Amino acid sequence: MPKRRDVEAQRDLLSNATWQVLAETGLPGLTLRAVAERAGCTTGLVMHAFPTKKALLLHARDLLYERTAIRADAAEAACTDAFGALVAVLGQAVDLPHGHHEESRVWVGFLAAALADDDLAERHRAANRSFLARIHRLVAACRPKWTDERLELTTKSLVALVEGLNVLAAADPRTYPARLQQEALAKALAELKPPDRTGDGKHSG
Amino acid sequence: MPKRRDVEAQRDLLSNATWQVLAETGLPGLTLRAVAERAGCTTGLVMHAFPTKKALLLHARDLLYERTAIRADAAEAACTDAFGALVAVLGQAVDLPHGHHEESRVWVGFLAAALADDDLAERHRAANRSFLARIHRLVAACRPKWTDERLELTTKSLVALVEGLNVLAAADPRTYPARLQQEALAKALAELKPPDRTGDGKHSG
DNA sequence: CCTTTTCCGTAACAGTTGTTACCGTAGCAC
DNA sequence: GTGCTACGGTAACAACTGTTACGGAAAAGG
Repeated sequence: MPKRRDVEAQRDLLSNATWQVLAETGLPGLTLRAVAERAGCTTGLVMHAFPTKKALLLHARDLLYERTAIRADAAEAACTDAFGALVAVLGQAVDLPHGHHEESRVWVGFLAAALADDDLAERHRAANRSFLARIHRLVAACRPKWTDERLELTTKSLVALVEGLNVLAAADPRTYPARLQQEALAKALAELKPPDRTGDGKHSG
Repeated sequence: MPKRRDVEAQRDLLSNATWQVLAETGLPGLTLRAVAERAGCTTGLVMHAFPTKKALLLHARDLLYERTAIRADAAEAACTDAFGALVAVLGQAVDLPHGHHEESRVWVGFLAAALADDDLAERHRAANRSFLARIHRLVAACRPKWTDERLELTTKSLVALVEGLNVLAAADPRTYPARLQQEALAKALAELKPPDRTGDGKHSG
């Protein structure tokens, strides 16, 4: 009889607004009123869609993780060999030339918030471990004979390099341009590159 | 005639209190009153030592940089060869087993604050470029014949790895323990390691 | 069209923020 | 000891925070 609403759509809208505010004005500027204004509504709707500000942050964090995972899935699915998938997934995590540079700023914002909030920290850890598991799987596919220790070290080194590049680029994009990030990634992946079997004769068997 | 005070000492005290608050309660908890309480005084003294909160943050940021530089100088001076200095400086920047793990949290806090404040961002960039210059110098001493491009790529990769390890360890210390960080660093430095001249015969000349 | 019921903007709330003005007081010169 | 003066604690300020309560409005059913 009365009005109907799509609560989930509202939450996604507000989470997106949260990202934008976080990317533009940083953590101190992340206000319910700022989010509401960015979403084109008032705090009334925000507080009806989420019980509290923390719930909004958690939802926005989860949404960030989900979208990142979907992008990684897509990048991985577009490749046939493990090494190519590794290049695609990590290359997509590193700053892309166009636009979503803001995502690093959002990531740093959530990280800083996580250092002050245990629940957010737990989401952060879960997301990072999920990413680690993905990279670990791909690295293991590239080097099936490596020991677990070596796999773990390589995986965590790669992820640390990627996140470090992102974090540093977020604060100083000119010193860490997209091209350099890709080159740094390529250099780190060199040890996993499959033996070059070019030349005319394909010894495929 | 009247009371005398050591303004510089007060500022250092307050900056230290700022670090502690930042490490414990994160950026949202970084309040003038919290800093004052941590320093054992009231906001009155804080506002007499600094004209504004931003000035306090800038001073605390600068102090962090200075102390980091001093530590790096000491680590570098304790070594004779360039590679050893590189290991010492980077190893000291990476999370040490005991205690000053908090420094990474402080660093992340300042970084997040820098994303919302241009002046803080400028300090951050200056500090990072100074660190980059130091590493660049040491890497160049290890590999004098490398091209500038290769030096730059290696330098920035190393710094990104170190900062990435720090950032990830700050939020998830169990996944990135000190030992793993050191191993990751050692692996990344392998390509710069001087040729092994051990064995009994020292072909020194 | 009218009723009804959910929705959501308005506005107030108490608490906290950075900042300011004020005045008691602690310490040095005499 | 006495007096002076810079120091810094107290308390107020306005602005802003997250959160709450309420009432008008809008849509679906009759």
